[in-house]
Amino acid sequence: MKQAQQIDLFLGNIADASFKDDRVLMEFPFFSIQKQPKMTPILFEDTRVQIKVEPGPKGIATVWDKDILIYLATLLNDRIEKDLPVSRTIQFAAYDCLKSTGRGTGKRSYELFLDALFRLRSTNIVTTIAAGQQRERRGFGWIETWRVIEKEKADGTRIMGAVEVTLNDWMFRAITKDRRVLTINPDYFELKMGLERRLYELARKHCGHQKNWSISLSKLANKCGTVRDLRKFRADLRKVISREQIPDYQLFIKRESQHRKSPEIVTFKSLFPRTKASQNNPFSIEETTWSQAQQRYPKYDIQTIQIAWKTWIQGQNQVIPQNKEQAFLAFCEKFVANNPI
DNA sequence: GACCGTAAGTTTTCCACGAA
DNA sequence: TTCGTGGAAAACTTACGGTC
Repeated sequence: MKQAQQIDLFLGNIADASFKDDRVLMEFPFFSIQKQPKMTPILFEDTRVQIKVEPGPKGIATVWDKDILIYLATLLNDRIEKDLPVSRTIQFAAYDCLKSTGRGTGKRSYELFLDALFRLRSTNIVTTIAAGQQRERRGFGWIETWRVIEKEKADGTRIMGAVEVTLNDWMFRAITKDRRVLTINPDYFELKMGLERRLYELARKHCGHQKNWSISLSKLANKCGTVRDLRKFRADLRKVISREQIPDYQLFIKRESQHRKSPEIVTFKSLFPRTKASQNNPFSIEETTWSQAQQRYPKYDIQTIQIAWKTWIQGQNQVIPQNKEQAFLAFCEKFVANNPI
């Protein structure tokens, strides 16, 4: 009980913070996109690194389980931006996590939340990195430990009071030291299909705010980590395209040439910053300004800087400058100087 | 590529209760 | 009164395999 009270003092919540995701987690198919437990390992290999994701007793952690990691990354990032101390061990209210990620708060939601923690802890990631003559192998789970503090109500029933999660060192460093985070659209949590979520991640990571990004259908299937054959994957993809649910991006499939057997290419078209929301947003900036900022500071996430700019203007109770495009670029310069990577 | 069926999982809805 | 949480049932969605 004493412990639960102590934890309450440190409970975090993300209030108005923008959601953050780890760039590397967005690039590779580390998470299962199916809702049924995935019990077969996921393998990724290139010339330098080999990654194997092995299932725990309840399968490989899913893209829905990943919402907890996004929530934690957002909590940490928010504290960093507010110059508050951060720790690998984070306490938060399950309720806030569920609400923030668009889940329900009924009994079933809490059960699923616990399952997600279990999968994040038990999914085993083994990496092999080759450097010269040496090869280094490391194994870890998405989270190192988790703990749930339950409170007992007067009628004897127990409710979930607080949750404590210790992130693995790799993720913690990625968020706090390497600042390897990207802002994601909150509408991401509305996406029902696993494939939609995966496609949004790829779009955000690879297309970003460029006008277009293209990839062959077979490579895309590989990057999505799908187990479906290419014919089925194509059908699923067409379904996603017709639903038009993916925030900030539009997808198209077409053949490379007129030839019937030429490779199929999937193109992601960025709608940013011209989405409905941004058109009504007084802080939105022109696409050309966005491109300029991206060219000048390729290592930075311009959306993060834009949010910092908005926060700064609002915090100073200032009005939006008349020449907001120039003002934004000037702010970018200061932001980069104050936040070196 | 379109369509269908099925099982399993998820969401929604409504209501209730205790604590603050 | 509001907030945070729990329970139950119905409705809905998804994954996946099969057929044409």
